[in-house]
Amino acid sequence: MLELSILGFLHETPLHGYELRKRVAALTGHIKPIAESTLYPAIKRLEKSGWLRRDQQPGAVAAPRHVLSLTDGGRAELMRRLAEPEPLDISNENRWFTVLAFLRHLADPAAQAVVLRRRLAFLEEPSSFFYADDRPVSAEEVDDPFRQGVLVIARATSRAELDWLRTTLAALDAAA
Amino acid sequence: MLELSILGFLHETPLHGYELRKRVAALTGHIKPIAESTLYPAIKRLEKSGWLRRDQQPGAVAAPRHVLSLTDGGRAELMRRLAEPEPLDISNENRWFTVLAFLRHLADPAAQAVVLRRRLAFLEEPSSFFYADDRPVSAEEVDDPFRQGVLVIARATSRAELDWLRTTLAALDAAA
DNA sequence: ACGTAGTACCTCGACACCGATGTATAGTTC
DNA sequence: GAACTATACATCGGTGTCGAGGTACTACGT
Repeated sequence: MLELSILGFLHETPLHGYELRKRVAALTGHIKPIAESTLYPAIKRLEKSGWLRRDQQPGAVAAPRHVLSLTDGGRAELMRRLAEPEPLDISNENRWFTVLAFLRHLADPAAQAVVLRRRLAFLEEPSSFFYADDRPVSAEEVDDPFRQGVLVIARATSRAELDWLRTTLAALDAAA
Repeated sequence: MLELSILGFLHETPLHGYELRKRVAALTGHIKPIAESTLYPAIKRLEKSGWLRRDQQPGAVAAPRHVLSLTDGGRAELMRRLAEPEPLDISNENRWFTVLAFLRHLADPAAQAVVLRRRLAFLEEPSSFFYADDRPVSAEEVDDPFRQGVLVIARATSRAELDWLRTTLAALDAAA
């Protein structure tokens, strides 16, 4: 997820680590902050895989900057990760939002539609947080007000997203 | 989050690891499955901290079961974790849902209200996924349809949850 | 002159998590 | 009779993440 953000941001424009950190923080930091000691090793990993290049530049105000940019391999890797997200990228809302944040880079409307359809299938699957006798329990059947809340909120999210998915898919299909 | 689920489920009734695993899977497994090799070490950790006790029992159909139950310390720890969730438990939806799933065990309506109010404060904070010139960008200003989706869905969720939080808080305040 | 905040990068130890693999029994399917 | 699924537990190596700490320079207030 962090790696996808890095690849996504660097696809838009070359950045140095410190600026990258601020962009990642703006994107998902309010939900889950990422530590510096997580970002820099992640950059090194991606560099080692040959997905990004590092160019030294004199520091504007402080230490010399390492301007990072995607290699051709890095661009291909980004496209691969966007076109074929892992199951967790589909089921976990935070990861899914990260995919969505960069999905426009996938350019091909048909390929974008494939990804949206995977999320659609996931949301259409009957699933819940609470079960009785292996059957999902609806909000109306729960007496615990907090568990009721979980179901009510999840349902509202699910409906809003299904709406959005269906209209966006219609537009993508029309474009393709 | 996993540890909270374990404490929460064991507060309801003693269980052996395998059954615990199924309950955890039912609660959050469709979003983020947890591996066996994560659960068993987690159980050991909690046991080592003195929060749960292990009683051997002949296996019903297979290997001998280890029936797990909360100690008094474990119950106290659960209450502490429910009453004073970490910041990430408040900001991350999956973690927050886990807190909600067991919040009824906190018994005291005033203490429950304190927790809900922390989530309320988090949701009322102006924050977004996308910024231009350090200002949050609204769905209407974005032209990327996928980023628009993120904002539309997040807004729908936020509204549903704010509604629910306010009515539930009113009920809790009336009860206290 | 001193402290603090911001820029810009880095290392290290600790630890949670995971996939792979192992052990053993019982019931079901082909 | 073999293969598979379910029950029930466990270990182990690899890896991602984090907090704490370190380095070094600039700018600003006092």
